[in-house]
Amino acid sequence: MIKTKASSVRKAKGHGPERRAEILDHAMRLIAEHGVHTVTTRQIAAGVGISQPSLYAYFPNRQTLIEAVCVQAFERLILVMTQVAQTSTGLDRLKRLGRAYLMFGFEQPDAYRVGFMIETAGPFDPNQIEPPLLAGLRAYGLHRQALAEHLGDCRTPDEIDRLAQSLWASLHGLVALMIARARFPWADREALIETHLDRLLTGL
Amino acid sequence: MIKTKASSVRKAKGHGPERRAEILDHAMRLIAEHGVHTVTTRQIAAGVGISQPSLYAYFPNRQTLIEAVCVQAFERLILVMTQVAQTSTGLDRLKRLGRAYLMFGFEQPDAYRVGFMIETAGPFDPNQIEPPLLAGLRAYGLHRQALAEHLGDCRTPDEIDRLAQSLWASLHGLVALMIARARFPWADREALIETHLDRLLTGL
DNA sequence: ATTTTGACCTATCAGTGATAGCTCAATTGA
DNA sequence: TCAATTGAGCTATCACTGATAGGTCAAAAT
Repeated sequence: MIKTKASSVRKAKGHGPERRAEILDHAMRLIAEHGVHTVTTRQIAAGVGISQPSLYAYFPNRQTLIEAVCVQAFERLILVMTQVAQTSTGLDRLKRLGRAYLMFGFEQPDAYRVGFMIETAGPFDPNQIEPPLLAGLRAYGLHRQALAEHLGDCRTPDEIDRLAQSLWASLHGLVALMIARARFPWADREALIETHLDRLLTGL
Repeated sequence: MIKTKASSVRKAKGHGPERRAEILDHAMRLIAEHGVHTVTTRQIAAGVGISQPSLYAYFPNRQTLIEAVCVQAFERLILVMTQVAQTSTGLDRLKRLGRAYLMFGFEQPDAYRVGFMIETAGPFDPNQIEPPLLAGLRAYGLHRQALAEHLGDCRTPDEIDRLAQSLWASLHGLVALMIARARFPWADREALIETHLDRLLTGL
C-alpha cells in the first residue's frame, strides 16, 4: 500500500500529551490571529497535520478545546498577577494588580474574550463549572485578597465581597468594552487606564 | 411613460414593512428565550410563517437582522434614559442614569449582549459603523452630557471624556460580567448595584 | 386585457461540528 | 519469533447552518 503523506508525517505512538499541547498552541495562534468564532476545527486540525475528526480523540468537542486554550492563557495571567502581588502591598498593590489585569486583556484579547465574554454553553448543569471561569475566579481571588488585606478588619466580609466584585467588574468593563468596541473613539489608552485606576481606588 | 419614483415605491401587497416588524418582534422573542446564537434563520422564518430564504428579502444577512433586533431594544433604553435624565440634575441624575443603564442590561440581557458583547463581524471596513454600536453610543452620550453638566467648566474636554468613558466602562462591566458569568456567586444584586454606583460617583 | 412588480416558494449550495467504522504500524506476550 | 492487541489516525458521511438561484403567481399598473 502507498503510504499517505499524512501517515508519513504522523508522529510515533506515545506522543499523545505532546500532540494535545501542539493542538492547543496552534489553536491559540489561530484564535489570536483570526478571532474565536471564525476558527474552525478543520483549520486547527490542518495546522497540526491531522484530520479534523482526530481532534475528537483529544477533546470531546470544539467548546472544550476552546476552553482549554483559554485556561492556558489565564494561567499566564494568574502567574503574572501572583508575581505582581508579591512586589508591593496596600493600595499600591491593588493598583499594580489592576494594571496587570487590564494589560493582560489588551494583550490577549481572544483569551480574555473566551474567558469572560463568550456565551456559556448551556445555563443548565450547575454541577460542572466551566474551567475558564474557574481560572478567571482565581484571578478575581487575588484581587479580593489584596483588597481584604488593604481594608483590614473594618469591613464585614459581605462588604468586602461587594467592593471586590464592584472593583473587578469595573476592571472587566474597560477591557471588555475596548475589546468588543475597538472602533469607538476611545481616549488615549494609557491616560484612560490611569484615570480608571485612580477613580476606582480613591476612597478605599 | 417614465415611471415615477412614487409608483415604484408604492405600497406592496397585504403586508410590507409590517412583515419586517413582525420578523423583528419574533426574532427578539426567540433570542430572549433561547439566546442569540442558538436561534437560526429557519426558526425565525417559521415563526412568522414564511420560508427561510424569504428573510433575505428584508435583511441582507443574519447578522444585520440580529443587529436590527438589538437596535430596537436599545431605542427603548435610550427612551428610558432620556426620560430619566429629565427628572433630575447633578449627581442624582448621574446615579439615576447609571441605575437605568444597569437595569436595562439585566432585563434585556440578549439585547445588551448583541449590542456590546458580540464580536464585530470584521475589523475591516471602517466606513460603516454597526447600527447597534451607534445606538449604544447615543446612550453613552447621555452619560457624557450629564457628567459634563455636573462637572461644569472646571475640567478639560479630554478629562471629561476620560471620566465619562471610565464611568461607562464600569457600568458596562457590572452588567456584562453578571450576564456572562451568571453562575458566579455574586453578592445580592440590589446591594451590589448600590455599592457600585456609590463607588463610581463618590469623588465626582 | 396585458404587462409589470414583488413577495414568496422550492431546490440547492458550500461549509460547520460531530460520528461511525476501517486501516495499519507499533507494542505486547506466548 | 510472530500472531494478537492496541490505539492514533484516516475516509466517508451525517444533520444542520447561512446563503443563493431561479421559478411561481396574484395584485397593481397601464
